[in-house]
This record gives sequence, C-alpha cells and structure tokens, in this order.
Amino acid sequence: MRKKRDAEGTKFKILKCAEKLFADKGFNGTSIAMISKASSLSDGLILYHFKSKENLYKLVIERISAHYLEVVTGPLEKETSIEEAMKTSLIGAFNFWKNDKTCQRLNLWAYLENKEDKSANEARLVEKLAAYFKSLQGKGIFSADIHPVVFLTMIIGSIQFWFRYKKHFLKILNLKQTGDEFDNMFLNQFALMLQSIIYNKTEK
Amino acid sequence: MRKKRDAEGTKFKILKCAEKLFADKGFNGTSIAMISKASSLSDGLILYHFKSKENLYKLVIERISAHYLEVVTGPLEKETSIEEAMKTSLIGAFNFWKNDKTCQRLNLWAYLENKEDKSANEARLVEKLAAYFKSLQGKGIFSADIHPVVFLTMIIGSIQFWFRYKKHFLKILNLKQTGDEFDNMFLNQFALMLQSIIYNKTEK
Amino acid sequence: MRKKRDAEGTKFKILKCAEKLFADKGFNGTSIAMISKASSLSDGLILYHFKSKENLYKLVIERISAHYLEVVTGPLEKETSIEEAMKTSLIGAFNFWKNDKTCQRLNLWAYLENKEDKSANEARLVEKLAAYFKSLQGKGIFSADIHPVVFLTMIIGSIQFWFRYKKHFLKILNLKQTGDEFDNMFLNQFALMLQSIIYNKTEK
Amino acid sequence: MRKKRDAEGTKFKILKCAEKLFADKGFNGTSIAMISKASSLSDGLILYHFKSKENLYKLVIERISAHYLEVVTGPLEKETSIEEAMKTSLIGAFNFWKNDKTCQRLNLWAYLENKEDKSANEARLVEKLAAYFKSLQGKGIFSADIHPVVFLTMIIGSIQFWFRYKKHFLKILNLKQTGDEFDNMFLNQFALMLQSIIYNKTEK
DNA sequence: TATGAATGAGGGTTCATTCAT
DNA sequence: GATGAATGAACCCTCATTCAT
Repeated sequence: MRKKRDAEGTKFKILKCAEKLFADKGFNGTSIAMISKASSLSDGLILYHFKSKENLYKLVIERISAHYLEVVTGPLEKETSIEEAMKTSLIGAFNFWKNDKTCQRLNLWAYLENKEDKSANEARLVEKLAAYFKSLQGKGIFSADIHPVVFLTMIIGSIQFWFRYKKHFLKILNLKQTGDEFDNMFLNQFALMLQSIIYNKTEK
Repeated sequence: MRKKRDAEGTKFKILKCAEKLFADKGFNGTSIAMISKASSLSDGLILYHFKSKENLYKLVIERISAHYLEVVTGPLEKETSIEEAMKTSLIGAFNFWKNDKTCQRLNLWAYLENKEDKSANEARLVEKLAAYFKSLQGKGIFSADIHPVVFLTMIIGSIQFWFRYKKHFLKILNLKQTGDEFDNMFLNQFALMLQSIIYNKTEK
Repeated sequence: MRKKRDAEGTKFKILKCAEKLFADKGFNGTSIAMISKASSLSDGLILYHFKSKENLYKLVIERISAHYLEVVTGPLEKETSIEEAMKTSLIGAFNFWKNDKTCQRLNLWAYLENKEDKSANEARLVEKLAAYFKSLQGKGIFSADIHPVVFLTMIIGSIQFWFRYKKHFLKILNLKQTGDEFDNMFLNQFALMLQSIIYNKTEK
Repeated sequence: MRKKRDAEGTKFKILKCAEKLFADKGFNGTSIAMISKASSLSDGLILYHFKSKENLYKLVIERISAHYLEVVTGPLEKETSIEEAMKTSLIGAFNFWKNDKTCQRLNLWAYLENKEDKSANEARLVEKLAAYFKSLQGKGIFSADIHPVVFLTMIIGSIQFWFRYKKHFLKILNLKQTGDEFDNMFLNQFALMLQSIIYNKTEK
C-alpha cells in the first residue's frame, strides 16, 4: 500500500507526530518506531526525510521555539494602554502555558537533554521581553531599579512552576477545588501581588 | 580484578554515581553500563545490590528528596525574628539551588519522565512550607488573602527559573557581570520585590 | 553482509532452524543467538519477524502440530476394510514416530516446560482418534467396554516409549540386531498382541 | 547468621531442593539462586558442596534412578503366586507413577536434555524387568513368542503416557469424572486388556 | 563450612540506521 | 518517495562461578 507522494505533507505529518512524542517522552524515550507507528508511515521514510533522529529532534525544537516566540511576544506589540497590555500579557502567558503543554515540555526536555535551541529564536525572545519590561520602566510603571530579567524571571518562572506543581498542591494539601478554579485563584492573587509591586514602586 | 569486600561502601559509590548520571541524563538516558563504568564496577554488581535500575533510581530519588526536605525546611524551624527567618530562608533556598544542581535536575527529570517521587518527602516539604507561610500570615506579615501556595510558587518558581535562564540572559543580553554578581543582583532585587509585597500588605 | 530480500523465505528458514533447535534443546535451552547462528541471520531479524522468542516457539509448535494432526489422522479417513485401516494406521503411526523425532521431542519438551499446545490441533487430534476407536467399537471390532482413550493410550504410549528406550534395550541386553530389525520385531509382536485383544473380544 | 555446620545434612537438603526444582523446571530452567533460596542456604555453599551445577544435577539423577530401580523392581522379588505378582506389579507401577511425578519428570528431563544416567542403575532396571517377564514366559503365562521388551514397553509406555495425557483427555473430551475415577477406569480396563492377551496366548 | 560480594558472559529485546526493492 | 527487511550495538537483567571474608 504505497502512500501517495506528497513530500511536504509527509514531512509535516512526521514533524507533528514527533513533536507530540518528544514532548511526551523526550528524545531518549521516543523511538523512530513510535513515530512511524503514530504517523502510519515507515521507519525508513522518517530517516529518509530527516536524515537522523537527532536532526528530526532539532527541527522539531526549532519549529516549536519559533511558535513560542510568536505566541509569547506577539501580544506585546499591539499594546493599547500599558495596564491593559500588562494584564493581557499576563493572562495571555498564563493561558498559553495552560493550554500548550507541548511547548513547555519540549523546552524543558531540551534544557535537560542539553539540546537547547542554539537558533536565534530564544535570543530574540529574551531580547523582546527584556525590551518590553524596559519600556514599562521607561513609562514609570516599574521601578527602574529592577532589572528587566528579574521581572521576567518572576513572571515566567512562577507561571511555569505553577503548572508543574498545581496538581501536587491539590493532592498534598487535599484541596477540593477544580483545576480551573485553582488556576483562577492563582492568576488573580498573582496579579494582585504584581500590582502591589507596581503601586508600591510608583508611590515612591 | 580487585575484589574489595565492602558492601556498604560499594552501594554508596553506586548511589552517588547513579545520582550524578540520573541528574545529568535522566533515567532513560542513563544506562547501567554508564553507572558501572563511572563507578568502576561490573554491571552485574549494580543489579545485585539494587535489584533493578528502576529500584536504584527510586532509592536515588528518596535519598535526594530527604536531603532536599532537610535543607529547605531546616532553617525555618529555628527562626529568630520573622524578617530574619524570611531572609535567611530566601538566601538559603537560593544558595541551595545555586550549589546543588543535582537536586533540581533530578526533580525536573522526574517531572518529565513521569517518575515523580511518590514518597512522603515531597508531601511533607509542601506541607511544611505551606504551614510556614500560613504562620507568617497569622502574624500579619503577609495578607491572609493570598494562598500560601501562591507565595510558594512565586518564590521557588522564580529561583529555579533564574538558575535555568541566567546563563542565557548573560549571553543574549551581552552582559559583562560575573555569574556571582549577576546572582547577587537578582537576589537583592528579588528580595526587594518581596518586601514591597509585604509592606504594601501590612500598610493596608 | 548479504542482504537478500525474501521475507517469506527468511521466515521459513528461521522456523525450520528454530524447530530443530527447540526439538533438540527445548525452549529454555535454545537461545535466539543459537537460532540466528544456525540460520546465518542476525538476532534482531528473528525478533523482527517473530516479535518474541515465545511467539516464535508458539508458531513452531502450531506448524508441527498441524502436520502431526494431518499425518496421524489422514490415513484414518480413507479407510478400506477395518483391519486394513487398523494395520495401516498402526504402521503409519509407527513410521511417523520412527522418522520424525522432532515432533515427539517437541511434544515432550512442551509437556515438561509447561508450554503445551493450547491450539485446537491437539484437541482435534484426540477427538478424531477417539471417534475412530469408537467407530471400530460400533462395528464390533473392539469391545465397547473399553474406553477409546485406553486404546489410544496403549497404542501411542507404547510406540513412543519404544523409540525412547529401544537403544537402551539394544545396549543393555546386548542384542545383535540392527535398529530396523529390532523395530520390525517390535511392530510385528505388538500387532499380534493387539490382534489378540481384538479377537478375544470378538469371540465373546 | 551462620548456619550450624552439618555437611551431610546440608548436602541432603540441597539435593532434595534441587531434585524438586530440576523435576519441575529442568536443568536449564533451574538456577543456583532458586536452589539456594528454596534451601535457605547461600549460592556459594551449593557450589562448595557440589562443585558445579552440572555435577549437582548428575548426583540428583543418580539418586533418583537408584530409588526408581528399587521401587520398580522391589515388589517383583518377593512374588507369591504369578497372577498375584503380576497384578501387584501393575498396580504398584501405576501407583508409583501416579504418586511420584518427580521421578518420572526427572527421567524425562534427563532423556531430553541428553543427560541420561550413564550409571548402572538403568541397565540393571531393564535387565531385571526383562528377566521377570522372561520368567513369566517360562511359566507359560505369556507366549514365548513375544520378546520381554515388548511387554515392558507396552506396560510402562502405556502407564506413563496415561499420566501425561489424562488431563488432556478429560478436558478435550469434556468428561465429568474425577481424576481418581478416571485413573481407576484406566487401570481396570488396561488390566482387562492385558489379561485378554494372556488368556488368548494360553488357550492356544 | 558458610556467606555473599563481585565478575563476565550471555539471556531476550529494542533501536537507529542502512539499503534492496 | 516510500517500504520494510536486515544489521549490530546497546539495553536491562540473570546466571554460574569465584573468592575474600
């Protein structure tokens, strides 16, 4: 049953299946056979198109980090008012990580497996976010004493940690809330804390 | 060739080598052969002492999480003044993660590889930290409106994220500071932000 | 080195080599490496085609028991006179076990290694043979008092035992006959004994 | 917890445990570790006493075949009347194989694993049984035309086959009898068949 | 005698990769 | 482009055996 020849379509299919599996099981935990099974293609074809497993992985990471860059920094550009943009960004970032486990997991895998994206994407992401915080500081929203990377760290680090630990919190502390209720609670209270930082600074 | 007969010593050696390798390459990325090579012992001996790779891994995680529990919650118990304890804890936690990459990486691997610690240690850690924050709230330091897990998330999440991204920040933003200077900057500014939260709340 | 591409041929080759080795050394005594060596193929290929050693074994047994079923029960169907069929069957069964050690050994191994054929072949064999004896009883050849399985046991058990012990008999009793002479002697005298049973019953 | 030193007792214990395991799982299916676990002794001690697994196996087989010789030929010696002895022997042999699976299985294993007892025991067994049948022929019970080994084969072969297949017969033919009822049926009808041989011959 | 730590070979199996088709 | 047969290395694990204690 030879499949009809559609190189681009085939490559895309492989990339998507590989992306899902790599996100789920990492590089070592994913075999070519798994990908070929998931994509209903042959082992040989995957390596024909991508040369090696290593290379396929690299391309998956590149694709996702380009996506990541776009999704995270996109909303920052079309800002309206500062407070609005801030809130939108926070909620946007939160929901992005809430919905897209794949991206976060791939990044973590890449971090651990020492296969972090050497492409320009990550650099551009950090630069854009740093520039964004700097612009907020320029407008007097945040204290200029605080380095943008510290804000960045606090916001992204907290959100990512939240999604990694929320299920443990629920279980260990035996809380009765649903996942969404718990998420909303976190988001509201975290926003409050951020505001308390902003206002405190501006009052000075 | 050599046949030393020191079961406890051998087991410890294996545990340490396994710990390092698991932290570095994860469970799937570490083979028994790697551990045996690193410890200059035979493959068979590792499984003789630890029954299975899975079991060895479990013991490594148990050891490290007991250590983690002690290091993180230890300082909280012998508190002097609240502010002092708070600061000590923050610096303690920061330095712990600064010096002990192993622990953090093992946790991350466990998260990704779906091998999270089912032992009581993690539960106890979260419980203790949550109780600690609750006590601070009871003393009016923090607003009782904020759930302890939110503080917890913000503090631990930020610190862990910092150590994951600081090298990228330095490189991408082309900063000239040394690693230590950069760490101190972060720590000071992060402490400041935390204080701004505390004072803001107490002023209300 | 050589990469012939003949999946069916390869599978057959593996099956034959495995059959011989399993018959010779049993399931536990046969390693994949032995089979791959005997068939001049790689270890991996055997498991590629047969999924697991266990499954390969199952297929070997299935093949041989289908063959066994056909060889043993085939002659019963095209019966001419009863005595003729009886004799033909006896000689047929005797010669089958004389020539095909593989089948008997595989059955014995399966018995000892607790891997007895769960397929329908053995059941059908026993059913057919039992039905055959029953038909002989219906025609008044054998006493209806004797359960078919008792005849069956006596005939098959004796023949199989013969081939297991004949070489010991020859050696221990220091007999000078050739193997074939010895076999013929047994077959003739055994047939005589069977007849004595038949006639005795029919005279009643 | 060093055990008290009792070399003979230890060796016996090992032999008994090994015997049971070898009977159950064969040579390849039994490991030193299994034996050491079953006997609550250390791996090392087993090889200290028996030099090698191969040697232990040989000794187990020797022991059991000596036992076999005694049990099977013992009753033949103290014969009273011929018919009595004949019947007693048949029932004796039947019950021996019914109760002592170990012995039968060890012999089968040895046959398949090409480790058959090269000692004098088997030779003596065959000789004695052959002599016994010859004596019956001398007394006119059996036709002198039939070679003793043919009788021997028919009796022992049938009984052994019975115990190997009775459970299959019950299952395949969907019979409702208990195991003991089924055994009794076989024994009675088999004895009847033997008598029909004897009488037929003597009538001539 | 007795233990159990230590080894190295080999067990079945998975896997990335190659290549004839 | 696409398949899947074929390979060989590495995987975890079991094992008989050795030997320090």
